[in-house]
Amino acid sequence: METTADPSAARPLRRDAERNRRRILDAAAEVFADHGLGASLDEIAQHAEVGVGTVYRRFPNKEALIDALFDDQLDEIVSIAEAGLAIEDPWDGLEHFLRTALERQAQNRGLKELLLGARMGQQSGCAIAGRERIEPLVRALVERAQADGSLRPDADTTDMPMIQMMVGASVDYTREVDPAVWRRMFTLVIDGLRANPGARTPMPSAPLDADGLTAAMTGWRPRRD
Amino acid sequence: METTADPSAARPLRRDAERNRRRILDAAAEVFADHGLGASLDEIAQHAEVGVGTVYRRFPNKEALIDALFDDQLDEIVSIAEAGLAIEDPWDGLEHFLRTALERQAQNRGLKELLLGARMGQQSGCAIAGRERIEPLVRALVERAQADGSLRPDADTTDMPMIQMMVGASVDYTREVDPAVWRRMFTLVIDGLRANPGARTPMPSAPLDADGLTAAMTGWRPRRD
DNA sequence: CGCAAACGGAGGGACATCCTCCATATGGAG
DNA sequence: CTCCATATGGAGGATGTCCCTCCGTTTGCG
Repeated sequence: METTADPSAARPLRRDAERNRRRILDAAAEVFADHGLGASLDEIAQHAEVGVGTVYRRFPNKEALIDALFDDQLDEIVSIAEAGLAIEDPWDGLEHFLRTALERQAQNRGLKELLLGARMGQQSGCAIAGRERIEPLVRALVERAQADGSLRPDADTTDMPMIQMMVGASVDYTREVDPAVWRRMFTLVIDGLRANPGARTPMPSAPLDADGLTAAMTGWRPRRD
Repeated sequence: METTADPSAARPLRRDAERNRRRILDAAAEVFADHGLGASLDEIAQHAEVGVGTVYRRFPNKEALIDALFDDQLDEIVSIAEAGLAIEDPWDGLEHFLRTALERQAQNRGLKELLLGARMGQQSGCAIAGRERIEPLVRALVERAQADGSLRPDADTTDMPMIQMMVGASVDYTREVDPAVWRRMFTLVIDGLRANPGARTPMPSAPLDADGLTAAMTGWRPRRD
């Protein structure tokens, strides 16, 4: 046993192998973002212009690929919460978090599923850790905004993930038809969250027309449990 | 050809056959309500204590069973909208419709899926018809409440089904953990819908605790498309 | 009693998904 | 330039789900 045991520098990958590793990671990021964690590895391999076998040479299984991929994306959500706390006005901080996190989830279905609980058989370990880091930050955002009197006092920290999941559902419902209408739903929720609702937030996007609604409906599949 | 062509009285079913037909319909109603339209016919047959073959003798396929079952349930939603229009106060009428329809959908996953667009391969014909009957009623509810000044003027008829679908998602998210918390989300949305939000609706249900939230998350599966 | 009607449930057929296997191709050390 | 450890692709095995059919057996009822 002469080889160093350092796992991080076990041995440099052959050039083509390294190139393919990147392609796989890039493709996986894109496919998971577009189609959610349910996307098949065959789909990812195809998107990466690589055989499935190559994917499995590099990542022992689907979950390992997901973990490798989403570690930093979860960090990003943490940063959003921290940025919210850095905003002086407590209400603006909370709204910033909710809106920006939702924006991320609108762009990235995989992230949403990881964050809100989709478990790939087992929970992906990094998702649990991520949620544990986020929770206290959200609690702080909520308490601060309530102390300030801007957030209705009967709202609760646990309502925030539910809001994310709920508005997130409207994102998925309309993504193919009009990727912006979900902001209307978000506006309703935000305005419903204010303690002192002097101002209605103006609707940020045109409503769906009747055809658009029909299209959203026909493209929708409810979850199977 | 002596038999009458009247399809409704073609020939009385044998007693056992008639009994089983009812059992199937009852079982299907219950299973679809609990598990959504994705429930398998095997599951329904088992629930009805009947062989799958018996189900197929009575209904040519799954869609026929669904149509036979949900025709009147869609009527019920129409009635809810009509009842809303019968209420003097336009705002109360709209809120009545939204809340009561959601209540129905919380009790009946199958109904929700049919109403909001789950298509079984093809659209179930009766669902389309149902939606067409409901749409003008909802439009009337919305316009009336806007004319009255109680509903925010930038809300649109097409937002209403989206609200149904969105809050409906929170119903599904938490159904196993606490079948009442979705009302909190509904409260937020309703309050966000008011034009003149003098009063916040009090939260009608306790928030989820941390464990409950985790349970909701782990029990959740996002849709596969 | 006898037969048309009804029954049950195994299993065919169609998919979808994860992952393995191995014949072939290739980077790069010597 | 050679040679082989490393890497590759993608067919296909294993598993699982679900719709629906088929047919040997049972049963209501004239």
